Amino acid sequence: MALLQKSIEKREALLRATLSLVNNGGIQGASMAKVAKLASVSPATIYLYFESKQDLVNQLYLNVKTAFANAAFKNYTPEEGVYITFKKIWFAMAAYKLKYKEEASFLSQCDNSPMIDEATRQEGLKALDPLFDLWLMGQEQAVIKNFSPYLLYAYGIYPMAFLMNMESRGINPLNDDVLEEAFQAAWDSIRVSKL
Amino acid sequence: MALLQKSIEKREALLRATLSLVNNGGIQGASMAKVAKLASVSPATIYLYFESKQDLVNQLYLNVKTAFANAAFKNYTPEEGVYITFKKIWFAMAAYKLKYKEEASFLSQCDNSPMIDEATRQEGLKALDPLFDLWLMGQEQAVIKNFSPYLLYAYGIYPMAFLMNMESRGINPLNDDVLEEAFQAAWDSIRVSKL
Amino acid sequence: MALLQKSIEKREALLRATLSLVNNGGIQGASMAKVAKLASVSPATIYLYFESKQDLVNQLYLNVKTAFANAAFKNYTPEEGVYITFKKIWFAMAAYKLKYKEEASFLSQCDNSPMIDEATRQEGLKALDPLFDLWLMGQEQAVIKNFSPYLLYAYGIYPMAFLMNMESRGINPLNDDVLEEAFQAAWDSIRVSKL
Amino acid sequence: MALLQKSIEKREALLRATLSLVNNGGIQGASMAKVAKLASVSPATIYLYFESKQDLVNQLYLNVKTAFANAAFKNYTPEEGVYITFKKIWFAMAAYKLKYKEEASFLSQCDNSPMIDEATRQEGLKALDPLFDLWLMGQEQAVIKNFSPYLLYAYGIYPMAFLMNMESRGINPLNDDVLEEAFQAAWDSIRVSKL
DNA sequence: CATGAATGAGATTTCATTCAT
DNA sequence: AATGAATGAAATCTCATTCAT
Repeated sequence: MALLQKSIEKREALLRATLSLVNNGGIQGASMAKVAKLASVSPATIYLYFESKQDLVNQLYLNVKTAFANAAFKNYTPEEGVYITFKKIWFAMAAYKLKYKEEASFLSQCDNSPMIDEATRQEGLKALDPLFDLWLMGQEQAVIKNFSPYLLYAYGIYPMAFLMNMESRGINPLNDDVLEEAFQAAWDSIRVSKL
Repeated sequence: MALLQKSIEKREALLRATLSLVNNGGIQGASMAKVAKLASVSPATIYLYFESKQDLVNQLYLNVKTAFANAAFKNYTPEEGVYITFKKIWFAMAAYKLKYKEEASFLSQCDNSPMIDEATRQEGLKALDPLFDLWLMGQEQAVIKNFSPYLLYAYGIYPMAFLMNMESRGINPLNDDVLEEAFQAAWDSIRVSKL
Repeated sequence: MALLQKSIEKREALLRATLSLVNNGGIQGASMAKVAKLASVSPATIYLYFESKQDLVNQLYLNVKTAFANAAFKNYTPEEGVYITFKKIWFAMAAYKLKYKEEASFLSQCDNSPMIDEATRQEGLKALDPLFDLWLMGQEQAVIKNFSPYLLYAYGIYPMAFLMNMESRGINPLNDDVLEEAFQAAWDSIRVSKL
Repeated sequence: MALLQKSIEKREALLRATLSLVNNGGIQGASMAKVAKLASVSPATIYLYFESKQDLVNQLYLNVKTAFANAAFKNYTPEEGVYITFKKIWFAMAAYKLKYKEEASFLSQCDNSPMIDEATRQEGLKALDPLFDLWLMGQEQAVIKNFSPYLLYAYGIYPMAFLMNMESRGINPLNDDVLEEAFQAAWDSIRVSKL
C-alpha cells in the first residue's frame, strides 16, 4: 500500500515533469534525462512506469485529455437545454485552457505530433462523448446542424486552440468580451440558422 | 546560367525532400542526413543553400505558405462582393489542401513547432492580407462580424486544418457535400446574423 | 564506493588518454572519438565526466599544472635561503618536465591555445604562489631583482619550456651539464648582480 | 608579367588573411573557406598557390619569421661590439613584436603546433644566423657564456614571447621601463659574469 | 523498487579538398 | 589562372534505452 502510494506519486511527478518540459521546447525538448532530473528520479526509473518515451507521452496525453474533459463536463446538465449546456461546456473548456495553459498547449502540440498513436487518439476522443451526445440531442431537436460530429467539433471547439495559441504568443489577448464573441461565432457555426 | 539553374533545382529538391520527410515522422524525423539522401546530395551540400536546419524549415514554411496563398487568391475579385469572394477563397484553400496534402500537413505541424521563429510566422501571415482586407470590407458593409481578424480566422479558416487532419487519418473523408457543409459553418460563424 | 572508485578511475583514464593524444597531433588532434577509444569507453561516456571538450582540456590543464607544482614544491624549505630554495625548485621542475614529457609538452601547448579560458589560467597560476612568495622574500633581502613576478617568471622559469621543446625534438639534448648551465643562466637573469 | 604580378598579390593576400584569422581563433580557426573569403578568392584558388593548409601555414611561418629577422638585423653592425649589437637586435625584436602583434602571436602559436614541420622550423631558424654568429663572436671574446646557441636563445630571446603573451592578455603591460628590465635580465643570463 | 553509469546510434554542422567549367 | 559547387569524412554532442548492483 505504501509502496503503491509512493509509486503513484512518482508516476505523477514524471507526468508533471514531462508536461512542463514539453511546454518549453516541444516534445523533442523533453528528453528522458531532463524528465528524470525534474522528477528527481533516475532515468532508469522512468522505465519502471512507462515502456518508452512514446508510452510516457501517450499516457500523459490521455491524462490531460481526461482532466480537460472532466473540467468541461463538471456541471453537465443536458436537461437544461442544448444551448445552455453547450455554452456551459464551451466556457468551461475555455476556462480550463486559460487556467491550465501548459496542459492546453500540450494538447495542441499532440494534435500534430506523430508521437501520439491512433489508438490513444481515439481513446482521448471518447472523453468528449458527452459533447457528442449533446449534439445528437440538439440535432434531434433541430437546433444543431445535421453535420458529422467531427465537423461540429472543427467549428464548435477546435478554434479555441488557435485563440489560445495566439494568446500565449502575446497576440490578440483574450478577455471576457473576446471570449463572448468567440462563443458567439462557435454557436453560430453549429446551430441551425433561423429563417 | 547553367550553374544557377542547377542551384535552384537543387534548392527545390532539398525543400521537397524536407517536406516529404516531415510528413512521415515530423520535423524531428526529417534529419539532415535523410534530407540529403532523399535529395541525392551530401549532407554538407545542404549548408550551401540553408544556414541551418531551422533556416531550412523556415524557408520551406514561407515557400509553402506563399504557394498556399497564391492558390487561395488566384481569382481574387473583391468587387464581386464579400460573400462570393470569401466563398471563392475558402474553396480555393480547401482545394489546395486537398490536392497538396503534404503541404497542408506541413503547415499544420509548423503551427505548434518551436522551429518556426516569430519573424517568419509574421511574414507568413502577411500572405493572407487579401483575406484580411476582404473582411475589413465586409465589416464596413456590416456583412462580417466586427471581430478581430484573428478571431475571424480562427473560425473562418482554421477549422479546415482539423478537417484535413481527420481526412488524412482516414476519418471523416471530405467530399463535396461535407465541404459545402464546412463552408456553411465557416460563413455562419463570421457573418453578421440576420434578425 | 565501488561505483565511485570506478568513476574516478575512468575519469583519470580519460584525462590520460587526452594527454597522450594531445601529445601527438595537438589539442585539435585529440578528438573526442579518439579519446573515447583510447580510454575504452563510448564517446557519450566522456560527457558524464566532462561538460565539453573545452572542460575536459581545462580540467586536464589544472590537473597537470597542480601535479607539476606539487613536484616543484615538494621539499619547499624557504628557510634554507633564497638561492638554495630556488635552485631546488628549479631542478625539481626540470626533473618533472624531463620525467613527464607528455605533461610538459601539454602545458606548453596550452600556453597559446584559446581552449584554456582565462579563469582556468589564473587558477593554474595560483599553484605557483610559493615561488612568487620566495621571490618576494628574495626582493626584500635584495637578492632578487625588483622586477614584476611575470618578468622573473619569463626568465627564471619559462625558458625551460623552450629547452624541453628542443629536447623532445631531438635537438640539444639535456644532460646534467646543460641543466646546470641553464640554471646558471636562470639565476643570473633574476638575481641582483654584484658590483 | 601582369599575371605574375597579380599572382604575387593574391598569394600575399592569402597569407595576410591567414595571419589575421589565426590570430582570432588559432590555427584551426583559420579554415580554408574563411581564408578564401577574407582574401576575396575562391577556396579552390588557394590550392593554386599552396599545396595544402599545412603548406599555407608553413609558408606563412617562413614569411613572418623572415620579416621578423629582417627587422631584427636591420642595422646589424657587429663591429660595434657584442653588447651594443645584441642590445640593438634585442630591442629591434621587441619593437617588431610590439608593432606587429599578429605576427608575433602567430609565431608563438607555431612554436607548439604540429602544423609546422621540422624542415620548415629548421629553415626558420636559419634566419637567426646573424644572432648566432654574434654569440659566437661574443664567446670568442669571452663576453658571452660558452653555452649552446639553443640555451642562449632560450634565455636571451625566448622570454620575450612570454612577455608579449601577457601583454596581449592585458597582464603586465610593457612600457619602456619594463622593456629595459627585460633586456637587463636577458643580458645577465647570457653574458659572462664578472668576478 | 530504484538507481547511477554506460552506451550505440545518430543528430547537426564543419572542413580541407576536388571537380567541372 | 580561376572559380562556385560539391563532397566524404569527421567533429562535437545528445538521446532513448539498458545493465549491474
